Amino acid sequence: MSPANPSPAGEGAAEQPRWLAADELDDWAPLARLIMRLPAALDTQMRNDAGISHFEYIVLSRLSEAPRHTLRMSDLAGLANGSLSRLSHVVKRLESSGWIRREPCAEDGRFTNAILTKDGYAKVVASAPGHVETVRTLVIDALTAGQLRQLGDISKRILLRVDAAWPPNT
Amino acid sequence: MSPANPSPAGEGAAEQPRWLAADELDDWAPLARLIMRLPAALDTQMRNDAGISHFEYIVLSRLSEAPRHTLRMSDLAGLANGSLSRLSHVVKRLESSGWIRREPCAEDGRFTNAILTKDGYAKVVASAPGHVETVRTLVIDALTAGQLRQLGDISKRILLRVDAAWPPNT
DNA sequence: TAAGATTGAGACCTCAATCTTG
DNA sequence: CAAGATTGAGGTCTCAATCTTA
Repeated sequence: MSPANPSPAGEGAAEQPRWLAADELDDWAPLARLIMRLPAALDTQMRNDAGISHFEYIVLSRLSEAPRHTLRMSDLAGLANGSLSRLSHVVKRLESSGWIRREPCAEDGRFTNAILTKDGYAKVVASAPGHVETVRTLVIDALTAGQLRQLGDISKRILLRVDAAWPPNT
Repeated sequence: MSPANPSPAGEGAAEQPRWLAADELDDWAPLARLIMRLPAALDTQMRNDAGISHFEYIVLSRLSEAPRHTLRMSDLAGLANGSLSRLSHVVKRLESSGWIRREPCAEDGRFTNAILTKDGYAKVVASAPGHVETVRTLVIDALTAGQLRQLGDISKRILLRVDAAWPPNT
């Protein structure tokens, strides 16, 4: 639906050169809608139930999985799928909430380490169940095991193209 | 990867109750990344090549497909997968660019019709090829015909759940 | 100088409150 | 009053410029 044919004259018929074949459009349109609606759904759930954005949750979550609950800002940005600038703004907020602290890397002062605090860890533990439940309800339980596997493979294929066209962290 | 297990003690091993099974996580993680990266890619392409946001393009595009190039604001919001408030802000900008005009519905003054102008139509026609090319490169050409079909089905299944949990336009 | 990181300005979106029409 | 639509405030993100360390 996204790249459908504009109708220049009076009515909605397709008099223009087709940009996507009708069947391609039928498959692309649901994905186009999904990538708008699913992020909004995850964000709404997290804001309503935990008072933080989905991205903030991801940042805390990545740190909670890391050795010593510590990651360099640039590595964290990559793991959280965000720009370094975006991460910097977000970490500033999370630091003022007492969930993260920052300190320069001891060996090389150019790096900044983000470190999850005790309170930050507690926040992840408290927020995770709601997030997991949402992912289960909206995605995992909506699909057969085979579809879920397919979806993983398909997503990876698309990501290869996306990362090639717009390399992350630039 | 999103809902992985936090590591409370020193290191990264999984001593916690699992929130998603490892194989579920392997399939969810690429999708989690995709829904963050693909919208950003589409937006970047449109901003760089056409000077408008992806959402603005979608709004113009939906109007270009509509009979008489006209849609009620609330209908347009649904077709563009955005809230009415978001649409209202965006249409104000597009109106000041001369690509859309608004007028109250003649039969029922409660409705507002958004109407694509001649310049707006030209803008869609000029912007569409770059968008379609991007969708082709990143998604369609990255997949087999079967995968594309699968992806459409899978997306629809997830959308049913998303729409049930957070109905659009509220 | 280059890489990592931060900052401020501007643009944009969300939410809640408000206005309007029937 | 209810539904459609708009508005302003506040928070967040992007982009480009800047700062810092090696």
